[in-house]
Amino acid sequence: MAGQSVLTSQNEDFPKWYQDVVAKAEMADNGPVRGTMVIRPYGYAIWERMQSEIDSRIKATGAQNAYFPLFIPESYLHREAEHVEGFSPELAVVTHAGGEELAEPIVVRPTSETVIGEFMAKWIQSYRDLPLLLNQWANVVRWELRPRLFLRSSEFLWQEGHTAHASAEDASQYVMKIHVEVYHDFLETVLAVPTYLGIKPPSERFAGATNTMTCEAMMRDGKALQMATSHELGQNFAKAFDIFFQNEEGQAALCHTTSWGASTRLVGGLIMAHGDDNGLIVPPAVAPTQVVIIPVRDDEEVLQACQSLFVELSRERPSRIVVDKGRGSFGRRVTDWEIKGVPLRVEVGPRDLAQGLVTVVRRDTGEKFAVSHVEARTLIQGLLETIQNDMYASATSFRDARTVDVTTLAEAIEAAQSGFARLPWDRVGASGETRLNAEAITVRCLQRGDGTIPASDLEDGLVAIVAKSY
RNA sequence: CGGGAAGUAGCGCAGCUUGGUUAGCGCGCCUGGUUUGGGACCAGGAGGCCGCGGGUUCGAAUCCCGCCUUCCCGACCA
Repeated sequence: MAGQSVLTSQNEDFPKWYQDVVAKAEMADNGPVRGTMVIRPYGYAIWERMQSEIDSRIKATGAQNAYFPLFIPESYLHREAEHVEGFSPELAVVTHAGGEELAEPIVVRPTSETVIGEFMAKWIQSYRDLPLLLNQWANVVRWELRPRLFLRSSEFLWQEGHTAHASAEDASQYVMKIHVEVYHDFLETVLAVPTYLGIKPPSERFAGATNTMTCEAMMRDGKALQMATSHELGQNFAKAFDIFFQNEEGQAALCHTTSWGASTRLVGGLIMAHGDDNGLIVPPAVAPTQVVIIPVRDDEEVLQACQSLFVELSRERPSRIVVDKGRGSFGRRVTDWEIKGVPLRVEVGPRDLAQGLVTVVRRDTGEKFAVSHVEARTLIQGLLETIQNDMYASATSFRDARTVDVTTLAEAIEAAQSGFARLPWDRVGASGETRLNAEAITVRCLQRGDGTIPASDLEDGLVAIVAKSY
């Protein structure tokens, strides 16, 4: 039976592989209404760990959590011209409630710039009230034509930050801080996913923004996925919602606002950035279960050894280690835990016990270690850190190997069949974008030559990273 | 909305062309037993408005008409 695969292989059919993993790892199910998603306990546990890591980083920048309503008056959306144009096609609108037709339709929030803008206007009086730094964890609804679990669902969970500042410089600096110290740091150190940071070309900008930044990751099929975005909104929303403040000279001035978000799409990104033909590979930092102890046989001596190992290991990482006493064959249980991507597996059987050993197996590399009961504890602690680092390193080398520098659109189109292409932005232009789009390729982001984030798409010498994307 | 495919048990499918007793198979599930070092096996069992509505017929999962839904491929999005 060895080697018989439970999942469709990535090479054979990547989208099918993704669907198989999501189902068999018990991550999520389709909801009854098209495009909706049921997040199952295992998937939600991973999301909760992501939330807590992102939330603490957001708070470290000074922002506070709040909550705004799900229902937004339709008229709010119309106040910012580009915003309404961008979102109209994907709005869910409530026209009836309480058994009657509503005088004004209510939209289910696709994002909260508008309501939050309304209240910022109310709360901000003076420059002393600035910056106003808000964040909310919420669900949002965007009616999708082609939904996929986690990646594109009609309802999804996210955090959306909204801030107001006295000056463009302050807004710009703050949003840059969020982008780098919250998103990029989280992606790198927690999800172990390397990303290209850059700004979106005007064509890909958020509806109503003056500048949009992105973190672009590469999936195992070479396609790009935007893992988080941060927007400078300039004074567009401040104008639309009258977000004024009185400056030190006593004059009325318009605020500069920002918004930034990361969603349950991150879970999809995690799956596709790290998974292999045997299933998920979850980085230790977000793994709900970091270590699973599997008794090879269902006999007293083995179970006792498992239990005592469990007690020892639990001192260091309570609740993130389990003993699988489940029924079924050894092989079956091993496979099930592999699909779920648990970073470390400890096998304990009569053969191990006879030699006073246990077998520790890494999920990411498959490497096995036979160590004594006592050594296991320190080995496991070290291995979890090693796995976290190795996963980042391996994702980085995968991405780098599939990112190529080119100089023509034709070469870029060729390269984007299997990965990312980098080419001078001035070789693309509006007509270039059209040509790329015809091949289902988009400009994912613009960077400076040294890989840093430009202040604007008008800078000289920018490099465009282009790819197919989700 | 344009192009393609499919609706039969929780999931995946066969049966339909050529209508005919009680609608099958694999996985999963339940009971009991033997097992367990990479998806174990045996025996027994539960589970179906055959997508919906109409029609043809002595008789429809099967033929005819209409409708609905889902999935895949193209234009938008975290």
